[in-house]
Amino acid sequence: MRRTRLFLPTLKETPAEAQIVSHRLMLRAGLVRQSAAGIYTWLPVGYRVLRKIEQIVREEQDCTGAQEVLMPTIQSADIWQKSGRYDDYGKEMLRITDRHDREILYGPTAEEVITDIVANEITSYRDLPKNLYNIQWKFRDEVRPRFGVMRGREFLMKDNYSFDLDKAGAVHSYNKMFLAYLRTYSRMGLKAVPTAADTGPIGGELSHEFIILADTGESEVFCDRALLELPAPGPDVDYEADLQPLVDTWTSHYAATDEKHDADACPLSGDQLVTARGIEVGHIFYFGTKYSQPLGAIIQGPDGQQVTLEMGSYGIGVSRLVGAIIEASHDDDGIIWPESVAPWTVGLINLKVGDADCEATCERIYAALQTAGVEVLYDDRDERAGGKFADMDLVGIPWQLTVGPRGLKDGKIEVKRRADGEKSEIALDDVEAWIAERAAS
RNA sequence: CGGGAAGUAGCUCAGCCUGGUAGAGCACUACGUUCGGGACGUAGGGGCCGGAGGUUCGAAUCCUCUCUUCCCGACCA
Repeated sequence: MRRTRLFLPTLKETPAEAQIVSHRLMLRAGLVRQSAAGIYTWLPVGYRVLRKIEQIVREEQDCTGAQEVLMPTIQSADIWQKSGRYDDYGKEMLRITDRHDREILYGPTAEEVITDIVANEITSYRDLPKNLYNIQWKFRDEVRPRFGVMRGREFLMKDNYSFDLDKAGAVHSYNKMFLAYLRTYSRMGLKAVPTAADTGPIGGELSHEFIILADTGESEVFCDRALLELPAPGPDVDYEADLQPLVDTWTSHYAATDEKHDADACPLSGDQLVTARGIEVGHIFYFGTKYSQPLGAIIQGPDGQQVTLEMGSYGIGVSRLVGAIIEASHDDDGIIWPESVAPWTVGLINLKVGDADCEATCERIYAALQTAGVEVLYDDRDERAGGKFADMDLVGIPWQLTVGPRGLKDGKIEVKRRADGEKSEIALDDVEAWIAERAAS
């Protein structure tokens, strides 16, 4: 992408409404603009990042055998009346009336919708287990939206729902998600801590929150140092095998948020206990027949008996992750994207637009990057050097290639790694090799 | 939903107390000088001072109502 053609409105000053760092940077780096309280428009750069995060979530879901569906944003009140949540949910649910005066709502979650589908379509144990997921916009009419996209009213969420014949099957489904979540966050460069959680209004017996560590996080986490050193499961996880031992290696370590942490009961001491700030980016539940019962998700088992399905539901705040990753990864100059979610991998800076040598070199490198499949943002604007460097840092492109007359004189360009600011020079003859290295990683 | 604050140019803000008809910096346009980490000069463009009502000869400024946004708390992916 050429910068001269890109819609990327960056700001030198911080808009007054933004208080926390991710919100400020998302506005300054031109990722989003607020449309109303807690409601945002995603501009091209922000939307690229959002889709990359979404894609990682999708890939890791697919690996477990979960299948993607797309459920509606607008739901009928009927099914919520059946589950009993229409009255329970309160004012956070955005309720709407259509032209026929029928009650509808903008979905805050989708247990009712999916359970209704499954209740209608699955009638035999032979069709189980099933795990269906959905990446869709949700709406919760928060009293006080804040922290930009981290606590918006409209948010993009991956939610899925497992359906099993018995509790053992449901626990296996739960364990699959437990491990898939660890992989998902790890691929985004995040350290996620699974903590035993209250089940809240959704209800259930078994539940974990996934908290990523960021100094500016909203809640406090207490956990075993060993938990932070456990490596996330690799890509070779066999989701059909017995997952309990692997899950146990994680859940056997102490981890609690400030609400649940009890200093007296905590088994850890001294250096073993880590106290950190964190942001909740996922939540998984097992809740048995809470929805299958009232919505009639009942099938026939192998022995001919009627069985009420065992369910679990699993959420990841996809749009929240954009903010959360920035909270976890930034400096005074701007965002530092992990490569896996960066809007572009390489930023190419032409320091002297109009100079034949600089232009030809940039065009050559730009074309080579594209041919190699390395995503590149080419800053071809006729701006001062400082402004271009500052923008690249602000937007957080992982690698910056700087082409200027001073370097070209010696047949060199400069490479800067955003994460640590480390700069090095590479000879023009070695650029192709450097690109190949990026393409491979 | 309780408590607090703020709405003036695209952004950050001054002006309001003490009413007299709109300002600065950044951004934008043109020209010139500059040009390896957010330059400088000159000349420009841009505002129904959130909205409605009131007081007054006259309201960004005073009064009332309203809408919006932000912060603290309670609540939450």
